[in-house]
Amino acid sequence: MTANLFQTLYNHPLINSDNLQEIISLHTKIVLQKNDFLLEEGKMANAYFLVEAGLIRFYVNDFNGNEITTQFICENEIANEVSSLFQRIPSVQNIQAVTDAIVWKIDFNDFQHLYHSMESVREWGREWMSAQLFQTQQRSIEMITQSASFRYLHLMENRPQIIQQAPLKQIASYLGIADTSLSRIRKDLVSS
Amino acid sequence: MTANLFQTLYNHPLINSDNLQEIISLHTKIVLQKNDFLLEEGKMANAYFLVEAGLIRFYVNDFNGNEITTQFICENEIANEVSSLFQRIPSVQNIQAVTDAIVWKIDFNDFQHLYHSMESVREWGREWMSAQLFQTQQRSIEMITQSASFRYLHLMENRPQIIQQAPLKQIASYLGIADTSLSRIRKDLVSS
DNA sequence: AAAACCACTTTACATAGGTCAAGAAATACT
DNA sequence: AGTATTTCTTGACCTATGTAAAGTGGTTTT
Repeated sequence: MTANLFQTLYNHPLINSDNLQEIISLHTKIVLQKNDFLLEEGKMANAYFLVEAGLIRFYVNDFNGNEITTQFICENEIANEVSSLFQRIPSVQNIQAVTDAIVWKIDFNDFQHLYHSMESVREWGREWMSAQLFQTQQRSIEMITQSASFRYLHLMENRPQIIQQAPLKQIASYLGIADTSLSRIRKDLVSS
Repeated sequence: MTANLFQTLYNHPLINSDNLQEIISLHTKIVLQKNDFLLEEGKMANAYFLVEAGLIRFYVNDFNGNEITTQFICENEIANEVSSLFQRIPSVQNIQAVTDAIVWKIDFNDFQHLYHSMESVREWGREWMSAQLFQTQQRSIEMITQSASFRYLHLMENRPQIIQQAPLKQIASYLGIADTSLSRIRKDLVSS
């Protein structure tokens, strides 16, 4: 249930239960329907979101007008368009609900207060961003060194929620391949 | 010259000249020879580095034992293995001088002091990390949507220092292609 | 229940880029 | 200077993945 969401996501040695209560009190619940937007490109992010239920994605439009899904945010993860939120500039990304979803929002100003008043939140925040950067880099490396089918299998093992809930087209662009190729990969997996 | 390096890299509306002096005082100069390491995989990062002169690269070893250059750090940029430094865990990346170089180092503990005592440094640091994340994501998108030769030309326009100073093999792995392919791309560019 | 639409699959064909192996050119080593 | 080593180029061939277009099945709209 919900308390567990906060405990999981704000888990850090320096964050004690008083800290946590104060943090939690600044979040508000949002219920989303499939395809609802949390952020649209061109607008500045003014909050980030903890995902309690459902699946969220980030995507950009490339020059050809194709949507490229750049991130999936599963349950018990954080949806934060860091670049727009912390540099105070318009976002190039869209954040959209892939399924019906429940998220908890915290506004920039409220987070700003926590960040500058609580050492524990600063440490937590910096670690979270470091981990994001690490993951993004690992994904790049995987794109360079591994085949599309390996990447698909890897995603299937590590983040099955995505495979189950996202449409093929979104998964394909996330893996960096054409949707027809992903369809082929799936067929080959069945027959082997 | 050197003062300019700090002004450029610690440029932020909240950082005033007193702040800057304090920041600068915690850096020490390091002279590197080609191929010297600033960080080796398996070890924990304990500092980050401002690059005054020369070219630095980050690389990882993939499963086949191939080196993959994941980042180039040019003059007036910062070399920081964020994930290891801020999560206090061993690095999977190596940081190495591609050419002879001059860098300025700041130790984790000293930065930690600045970060928790000066709001301006916190804001600066968070923005710098946001920008890093943005760049990393943009590079991923480029890898998916653009051809190898486009990526090469793009690098040539935006970061010519890399093309001039790094060996072909490192550039190729950074672009996500085989070195023979990059050689071919170069040939085709000459003849067109 | 038609019609329209959407998500996915399948086939045929095209091509960017990979692999391997052989040379050439440059650099470093003794 | 001469040898060894690394770096880069080139050619022949191969394969993973892209593109385009048609087909299938399911879902929504009217």
